[in-house]
Amino acid sequence: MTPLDDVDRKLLALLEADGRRTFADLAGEVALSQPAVKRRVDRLVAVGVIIGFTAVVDRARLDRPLEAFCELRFQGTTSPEDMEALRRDLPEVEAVYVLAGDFDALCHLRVRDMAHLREVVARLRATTGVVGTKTLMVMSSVRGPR
Amino acid sequence: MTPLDDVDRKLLALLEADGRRTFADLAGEVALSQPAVKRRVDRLVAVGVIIGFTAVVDRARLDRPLEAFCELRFQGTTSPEDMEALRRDLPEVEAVYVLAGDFDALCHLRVRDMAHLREVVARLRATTGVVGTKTLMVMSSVRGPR
DNA sequence: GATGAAAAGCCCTTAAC
DNA sequence: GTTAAGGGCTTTTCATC
Repeated sequence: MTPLDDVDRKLLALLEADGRRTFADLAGEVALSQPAVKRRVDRLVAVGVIIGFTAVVDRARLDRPLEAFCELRFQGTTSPEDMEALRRDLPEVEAVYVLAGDFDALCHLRVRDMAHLREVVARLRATTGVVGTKTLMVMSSVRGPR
Repeated sequence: MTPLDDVDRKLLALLEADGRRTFADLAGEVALSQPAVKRRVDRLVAVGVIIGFTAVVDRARLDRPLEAFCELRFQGTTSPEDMEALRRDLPEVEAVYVLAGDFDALCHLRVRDMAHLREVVARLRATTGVVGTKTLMVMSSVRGPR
C-alpha cells in the first residue's frame, strides 16, 4: 500500500481534533479539491489507519463518575487472550492492557460508585486464573482531543 | 439543566458508534425531525456530555507501535494541575491519571520504539516535581467500541 | 421548552476527464 | 489530481403544542 504523505497526516490531525469537519472545510486546509479529500479519507478508513469516527462522551458526567485501575496477577497457565476476555465479559472494563513485568494486566474501570467498584473488583478476583489484584483510584484525568 | 432522556441516550450511543452519522439519519432512528436532533446534539455538546467528535486513529499502525504506562511519584508541593500538564507538554502522553495511593499519577504513553521511550521517560524524570518513575510495558491491549 | 415544516444554501457524491 | 452537477443534508426561521 502507498505510504502516507504529509497531506494525509494533516488530514488525520484535523479529523482527530474535529471528527465532523466537512470535506469542503478540510479541502481548504490542505489546498486540495473536495473529492480528492474524500478519496484520501475513504482510503485512510479502508486501510485501517482511521479505525472509525466517534463522539467522545464524558462518562463521568453521564453515569459513571468513578474511575479506577486494577492491576491483575494471573496464574502461569493463563493466556493473554484470557486476560483480554475481561473486557468482553465485564461492561465496567473500558480497556485491558497485557503487561510485561510485575503485574500481568492492567484494567481500566469505570463505575457508578464505590459499592459498584467493590462489586466489579470482586468479580475480577473471582475470575478464573486471577490470583491477585491491586486497585488504584483515579482522582482526575486528562485525555481526548488536544 | 434538563436531565437526559432516553432519546438523548440513544443519540449518544449512535454517535459513539459512528460520530459522522448525519442528523437526517439519526432523526430516522429516534423518530424525530432533523432540526430536533440537531438541537439535542448541540445541547449535549454545550452541556459537556459530548466532549467532542474525533477520528479514532490507529497510532500503532501509523507511527507509534509501542505502548507503555509510567507510574509517577511527585514531591509533596506538586499540584494535580501540574501533573496533568504533562499531557499538554509531551505529545507522547496520551492520558494522565492523577491517583490516590502509592504513586501520584499514571501516564499512558505511545512511542515509536525503545529509544523513543527512553527519551520520553527521561523527559518525564526531568520534569519539575517528579521524584520517581516506574515504567510498565504493554504487550497487547483491547479497547474501543464493543 | 421542545417540536415540526419549509426554504435557502452548503455539502456530499458521482461522473467524466 | 480537477471540475461540474444533481441530490441530500444542514441550518435558520417561524408557527405550534
